[in-house]
Amino acid sequence: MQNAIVAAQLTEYADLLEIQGANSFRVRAYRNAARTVENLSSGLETLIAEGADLTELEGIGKDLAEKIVTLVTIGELPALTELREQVPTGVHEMLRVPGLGPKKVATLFHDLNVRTLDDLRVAAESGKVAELKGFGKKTAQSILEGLALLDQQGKRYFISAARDVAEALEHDLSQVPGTHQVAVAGSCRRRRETCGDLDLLAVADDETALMDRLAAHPLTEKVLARGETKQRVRLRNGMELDLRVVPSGSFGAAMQYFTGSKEHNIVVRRMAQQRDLKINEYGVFRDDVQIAGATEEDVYAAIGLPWIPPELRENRGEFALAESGRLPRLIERADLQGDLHMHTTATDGTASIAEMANAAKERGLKYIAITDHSKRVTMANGLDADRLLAHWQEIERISRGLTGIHVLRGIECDILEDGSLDLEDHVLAEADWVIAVLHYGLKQPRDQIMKRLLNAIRNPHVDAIGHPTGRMINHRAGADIDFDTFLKAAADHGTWLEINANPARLDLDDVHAAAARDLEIPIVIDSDAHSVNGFDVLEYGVDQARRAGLRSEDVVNTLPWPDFWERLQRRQPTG
DNA sequence: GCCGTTTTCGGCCCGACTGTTTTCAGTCG
Repeated sequence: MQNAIVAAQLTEYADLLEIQGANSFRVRAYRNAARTVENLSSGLETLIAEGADLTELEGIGKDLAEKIVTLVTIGELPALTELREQVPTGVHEMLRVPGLGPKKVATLFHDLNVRTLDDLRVAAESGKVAELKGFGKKTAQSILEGLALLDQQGKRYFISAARDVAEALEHDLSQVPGTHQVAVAGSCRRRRETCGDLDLLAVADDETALMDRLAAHPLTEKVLARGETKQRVRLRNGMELDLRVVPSGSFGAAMQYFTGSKEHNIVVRRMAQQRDLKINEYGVFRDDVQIAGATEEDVYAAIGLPWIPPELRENRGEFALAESGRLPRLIERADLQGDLHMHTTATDGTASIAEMANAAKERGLKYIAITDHSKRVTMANGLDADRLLAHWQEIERISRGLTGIHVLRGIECDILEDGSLDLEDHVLAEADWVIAVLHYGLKQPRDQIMKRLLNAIRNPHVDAIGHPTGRMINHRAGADIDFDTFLKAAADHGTWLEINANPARLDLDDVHAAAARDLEIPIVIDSDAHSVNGFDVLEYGVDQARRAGLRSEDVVNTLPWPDFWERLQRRQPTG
């Protein structure tokens, strides 16, 4: 059973306990455990098989360790099954309705016997909901609106879409007279793969003017809530955005607070407590006297820490690194010297070899690999051996006419369902660069997926595995990979691994990229560009690498040209 | 349910906004 599934079941357990009115700290314990499991770099199956003591994991004690072992070995948790019998699925689903939390859901279930979302709609329309104690007409109305929006509300948006909107609003709001600062906070600033909503912070003399401007902004659809310091709106793309106006002396504290993550901030505030300090969004306080808060650096300094990059603020080890002065200097977009995964009109790209090379050069890249599809990808007009050899000749010809950029003859070679590669070894041997990928049969059982990946890793002509899981964010799960085995094999055979920068992929993810780095596996960050503008996604790949804590030296395509080429030759078999 | 260089019991992060109240509970981030 995959860690993500175990985590989901623990979260469900917490939800159901909460609806039943269980002790909130007990509920939190299940949520914390779910989080710990989700962030493990090793598979629970492997850990348990090796006899690891799960109680050594953060937030997991004797009881939860037993429950997790039961889940992984038997495949289900009797205690969860029992809870599910007491709380119908539809009641659990009601938690997704905006404005409904565990208390109101429990009241609806117990007092009105509402068991499904349909029941809920009927009850709200009939006026029964409005009659409940603690409810009212507005609550009933907001439930109906929430039901109508459920599909969109649950949606999370690609980091690319979130950044576009957030940065546009950041710019436009900063133009409002009397506005001194506007900045993006929240998960968008932490560069999560997806964002559920957006957070903007501002320092302004006239918060009314600022909120009015946001309310009237073309990107805004509706004002959902408005107070003296905070306004929440729904944007036309369906995202919700919070704008908070804070005093300038609190700006750093507010940035720290609203950047999160929640888990990171819980630790920050606990550390503050231990120093008899209190930290909230207004500042750092000792005996109700503010001692810091204008900048984030001051806030961290108050608890004895250096400033921590937002991408690392997930309570996944950043505090230990900060305390010991070992925070990494994270990779930046400008560090990338090359891009090793892209397509041309030879298959499903929209630009020629020369156009891609020139576009890459304009974006500051010094070398690229043209990696069109292999023949299995018929939909994209994939290349067979003959067409590929001709394509490589063309690449060589064009490359000779270019200055300032080196163009490698590459191929994105499919790893077929039976585990073989889509091109023969003697063809691959002629390539400068081979990136092997799974495109088809992603739903095969783990054993077969692993057989395919290990075959590719062991092939001496395969330089890297591209978008290893094949997942598409918000669309499909990736292949079922035993990452412990996969990463060890890559390390043993000197095979590199890709972080595919396409915002729908971002594959490897941050947890696995960090695990790969720990094994000293070289990482490549690639655009997978299909057009001249396709290079622009590289920044999202860099974001993902930063969340993994990667430094420039962990990413092999940060090497300048001759060094990269030499490094690649050392990787490849001689002869 | 977890956790412990003061603890095996008694804590567990903090504040804004809304709706339904008339001092506060619930939800959200």
